[in-house]
Amino acid sequence: MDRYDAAEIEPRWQAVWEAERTWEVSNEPDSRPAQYVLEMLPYPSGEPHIGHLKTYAVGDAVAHFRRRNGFRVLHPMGYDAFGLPAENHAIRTGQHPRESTAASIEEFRRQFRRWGVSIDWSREFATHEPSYYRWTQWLFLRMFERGLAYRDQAAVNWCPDDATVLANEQVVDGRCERCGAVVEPRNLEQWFFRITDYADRLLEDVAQIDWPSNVVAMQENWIGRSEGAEVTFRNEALGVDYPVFTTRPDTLFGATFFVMAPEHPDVLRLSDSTEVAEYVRRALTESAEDRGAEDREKTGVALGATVTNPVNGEQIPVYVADYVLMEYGTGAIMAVPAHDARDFDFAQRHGLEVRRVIEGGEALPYTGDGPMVASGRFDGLHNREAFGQILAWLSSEGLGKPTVNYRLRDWLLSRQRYWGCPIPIVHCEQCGLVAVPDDQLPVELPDVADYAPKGRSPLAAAEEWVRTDCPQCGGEARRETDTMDTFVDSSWYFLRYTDARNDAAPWSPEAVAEWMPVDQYIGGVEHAILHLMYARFFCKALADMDLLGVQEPFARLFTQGMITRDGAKMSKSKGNVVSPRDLVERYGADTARCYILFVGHPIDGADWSDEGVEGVHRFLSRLYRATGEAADATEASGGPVGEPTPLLRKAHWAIDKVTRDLGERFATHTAISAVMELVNDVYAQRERMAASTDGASQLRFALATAASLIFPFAPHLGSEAYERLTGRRVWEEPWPEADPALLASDTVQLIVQLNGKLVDRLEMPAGAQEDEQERIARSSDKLAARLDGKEIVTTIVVAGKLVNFVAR
RNA sequence: GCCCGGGUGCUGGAAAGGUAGACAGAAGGGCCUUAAAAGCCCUGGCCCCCAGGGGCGUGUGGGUUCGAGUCCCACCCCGGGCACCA
Repeated sequence: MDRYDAAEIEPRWQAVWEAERTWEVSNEPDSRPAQYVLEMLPYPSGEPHIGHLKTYAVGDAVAHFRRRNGFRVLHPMGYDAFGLPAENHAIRTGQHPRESTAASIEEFRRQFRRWGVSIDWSREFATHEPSYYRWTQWLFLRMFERGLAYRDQAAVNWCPDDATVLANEQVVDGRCERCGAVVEPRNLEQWFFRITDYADRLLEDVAQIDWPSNVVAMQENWIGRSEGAEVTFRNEALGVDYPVFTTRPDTLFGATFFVMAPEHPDVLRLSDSTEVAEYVRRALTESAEDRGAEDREKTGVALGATVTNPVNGEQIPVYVADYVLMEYGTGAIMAVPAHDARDFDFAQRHGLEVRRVIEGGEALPYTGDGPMVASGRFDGLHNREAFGQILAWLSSEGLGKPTVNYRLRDWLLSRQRYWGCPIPIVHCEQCGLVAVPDDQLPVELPDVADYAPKGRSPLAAAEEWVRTDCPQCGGEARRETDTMDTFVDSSWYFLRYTDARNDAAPWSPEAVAEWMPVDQYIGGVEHAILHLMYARFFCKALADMDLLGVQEPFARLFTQGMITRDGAKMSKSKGNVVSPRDLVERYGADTARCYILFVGHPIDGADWSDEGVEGVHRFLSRLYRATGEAADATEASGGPVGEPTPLLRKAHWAIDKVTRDLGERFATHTAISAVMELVNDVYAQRERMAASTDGASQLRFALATAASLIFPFAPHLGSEAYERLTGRRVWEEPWPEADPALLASDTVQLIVQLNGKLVDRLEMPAGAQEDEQERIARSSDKLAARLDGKEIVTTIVVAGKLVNFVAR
């Protein structure tokens, strides 16, 4: 008997798919509805790790399942090729990032093929290819024309190690997301995308998409919309109005002081004391991490100035303190120590008045609701009511208005690095910022000798490249030397797949209309904010420009949990990256894929261990061997014949189970378990089944069904086994349908409970009437023994399932 | 602190409010074999036991219900996200 030899089977089927271009789809509509199944594109660095295997194993199962359910499935692949690791590698070794990236891409491509993933390779591209980034630049220019890409002086997050600016989203705990260095504040001219214009739409449109609630919650938190009021406090000495944002206008009567951020431009106007100047200087040089430290004391200095509280005309003192942030609201706050914990701490420390204006709670600060006190004519009102009334009154007096504030900041996209997409802008003395004309794109990335970061882009050293003519006036001009954040590249790649070889446009309207939106997007939960928010923003902006017909890129999202190693996220710097290569070499791609889908629901994270992989391999071997036996023993024939046996019923049960688990909830682990059960039953019954013609036909059917059902997870073995049993190609077969008649059996188990506890299991005819069911349950010997003279007072009958006797 | 998840055998995990522990792993036993590997079969939550069964069991404490791993309240612990956001 032949052994299951994945190393022989797998390349054979891969060769078939490659030669026949089995997974390629055309953009021409046919009778099958279009479906777009997409996994997040990989960042090619080194070789794929176990997390990649998980992503593409899940995605491939979904793609296969939908194909066999009658859809024409677009399932492409590409590479997110620009980025820091390749550049840092270049700094260390001198190897051009293009070369190391090409080597990584080659390795990724090789392994993806080795895994047998069903990719339409005709649409493959990498984002660092000029034929791709030409269109990234083209899209940037459309943003620029609309004022959605702009340049501004801003306090930015500076990573001293990478010598580049980071987006807010790339700062984690005050440190650089990539290298871990403490981020410093710096004031610089940078490029931004105006994503804040889309804050409300990004928030509202989550209603249109089917995404996991935790990802939606994360995006909502990140956008951080809060409704409140802008209220004006006036400094009489300078005659200047200072608006503040507050979510609690109802506490205005309790405002006993006023605080400005150290960065506020008017701090030094309001005070010329050296103490203030010193405080501001120190605050501005401190790192974001130090300033944001959790248990930091509330420091600050009085400016010696006052502002007028608009609700009661009181003069309240003005302070500068670093607990107020310039980036949020107006950079100044009204402080209500009785009803805000931070203001309370500050007041305690600086001996300031704490005035309660809302009743409730025992101790101050009190942040709950209650009736108003010490608030003039609003006394006695509930604070929620007072909220609106105070606001209305302020509005009528011109002292305030309702406002909405967001935590979301504009997307800072410029990087002072080499290995990225050049920003297609020219700086001209005469004309200012000038767009490179579309017909001169791409602005190609020049070769440079030195990639090392020096606080300005390495591109600045390419003097030949930098010096150019102004496209507008023809005079001397210089190219923009910053490159784009790689998240720009990945914010539209899913559109390019629809029309990857188009060299006249980033895509044709027809191609995008045919495939978009992505029906099922799959990727790691670690991209819940950054990539997913940026891609949504891009789609909305492009839709506003009539370049795209959809508002949302990803109709349905599945986020898989991260695979950790020893409890920590895998990373090269930690040296705990697990490569799937050994696993695949030792057991084959089918085993590796099934194993990673079997250890738990893919939505959950898991700590890596390959204990148990033997069990999955054993299961596939058993399927293979039983298939060999059955195929050798009988000729391929039609379907199963004769009276249905339990094995035939089990096959239909498995069809139903796998279809629901995979189709409804991506429960690959229980789906694979169901096929294991079917194969176990085959082993338990195969000798008896093989003895009769009818039995043999049903045995063969059960095995062909197992092969068919395992195909989305183990495509090579599924194809091999199915062909041996039926002579046909499993991927050309429709997904099997469970026969409802065979899902039900003649008798079903009846559970007998006494006071909710199991006492007996009996057989009863399927479809028994409730009174018959109760009669059968009452006949239980075990029930009689346990009843022991007690009287049955109530009987609960759950049709077709159980009877519970309540006795006392 | 706030917002999401989650706590089930030795382990990964399974259970539309209705049989807790499917399917695997590790373990133990048996068959086959000169032997080993592979394969096949059996046992497998804890305690008691005349092996038929009895008692207890899903982080803790309460509650709803004929019936709770599942729903509600409070608490403890673990993971993720956000955080002087006014």
